[in-house]
Amino acid sequence: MKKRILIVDDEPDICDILKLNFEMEGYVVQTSEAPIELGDNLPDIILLDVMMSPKSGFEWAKELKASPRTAQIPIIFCTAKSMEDDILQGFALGSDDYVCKPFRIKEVKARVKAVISRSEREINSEKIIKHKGLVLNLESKECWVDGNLVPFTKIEFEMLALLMANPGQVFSREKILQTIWPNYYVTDRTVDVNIARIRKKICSYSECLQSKFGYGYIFRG
Amino acid sequence: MKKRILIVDDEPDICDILKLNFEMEGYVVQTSEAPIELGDNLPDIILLDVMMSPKSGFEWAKELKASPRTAQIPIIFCTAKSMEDDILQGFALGSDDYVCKPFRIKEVKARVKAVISRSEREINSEKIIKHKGLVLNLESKECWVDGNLVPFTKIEFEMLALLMANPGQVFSREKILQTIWPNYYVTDRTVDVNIARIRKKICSYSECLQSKFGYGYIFRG
DNA sequence: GCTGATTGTTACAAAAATGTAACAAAAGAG
DNA sequence: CTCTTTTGTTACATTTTTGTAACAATCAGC
Repeated sequence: MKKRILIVDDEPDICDILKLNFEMEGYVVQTSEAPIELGDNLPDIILLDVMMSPKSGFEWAKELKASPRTAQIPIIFCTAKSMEDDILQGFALGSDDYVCKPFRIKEVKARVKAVISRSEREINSEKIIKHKGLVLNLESKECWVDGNLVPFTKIEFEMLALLMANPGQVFSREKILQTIWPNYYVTDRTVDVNIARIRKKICSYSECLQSKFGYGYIFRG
Repeated sequence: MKKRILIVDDEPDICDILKLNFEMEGYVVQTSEAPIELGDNLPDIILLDVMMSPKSGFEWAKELKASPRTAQIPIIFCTAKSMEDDILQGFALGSDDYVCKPFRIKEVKARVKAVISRSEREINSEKIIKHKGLVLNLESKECWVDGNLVPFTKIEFEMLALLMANPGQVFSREKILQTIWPNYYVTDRTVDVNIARIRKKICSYSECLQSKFGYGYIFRG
């Protein structure tokens, strides 16, 4: 399967060179000269220039990491040699990496390849969320309750996945709204209704889906 | 069938730890502190330390790849973080992989498992995708349904092949579009229509080609 | 207990996704 | 070129999902 790479750099020349090179390697490449809104089809990796105005690459990266929807997208930062320390200190570099400008194309390619394959392994081993007999398969978008396949709608599935992926953490309605409905606005009561719908479907596990009075909802494993 | 794994590392402690772990996973484990002559009973996979004297892991791997008898044995290299680039640039990493020291046992296990299943699949699926009486021959681009050759058009064939190659995984329309029509744009309703055309042709297997409301399509084996 | 805020439930209308037929455009074969 | 096949698009009926209002139940603090 072709990998999607998003290249963000305010110098069009650099975008073009990288685009050319990665297309030759079989990637689907999207370039942009500034941070953009990510659509439904998220890239597999982002190659991000740090020095940009008005919004620095760092700031945008922080935003991406803040949203569960985009948090897992690996980012490779492009930075001047003099900024190297900042990167190393400022970022955990969890699934991320960086290259210093001016970079060798070969190095960039190698790092992209390495980061993608690394994150792929991590994703593969996390394609299933499970608590006792309650199993979510994120690939097939199916939910099994004690061995029975239970039909879930999209919204229901995404909400349960969000909560189960972070057990023991309270999610405010607002947080849930922003994650599941990133684009348009819906009432926060909508969350309640969908929680109720999920509870009905997960039967005995409905006790795990608790409301925290005044705070929001939480999945207790 | 138990898988045979050969672990080569000049540190006996590491050998022992890995041996213990993989035996618990049900592997037949052989360890060695240096490259050895492979007997009649070839391992299914080799876990190979790169930094060894007198013969580096790389050199030995090259020898193995040079002999038809051992060429197809997948190898996972263990290397220091600083050597990562060398691996990526020097090796195609075709069916191979690598881990950086110090490694997490969990990661090593996952990679071994992934590499083995990958190589297994490559051997098994000689360009044929098959589910019961539904057989796609990727070389001749022919589709057989319960023994009958059914004429498929190009688009239909590619779409079915994509879905059948990844059974149990949901593909969004967008994903399908980008795979089948990587260059120019077509409506996502086009996907629906072609799915319908495929369903008609695969008769009883049409139930396997399911739509996931809000997500896309999935082939259920 | 009482009170106001929060949460649960239900019903229903609105919106969105999907399947299908019909047609138009494009590509190939002869 | 003409005929045929393939492919994309549109339109519309059908199905499924989803948001919201209204009301009931519950909770926290007094």
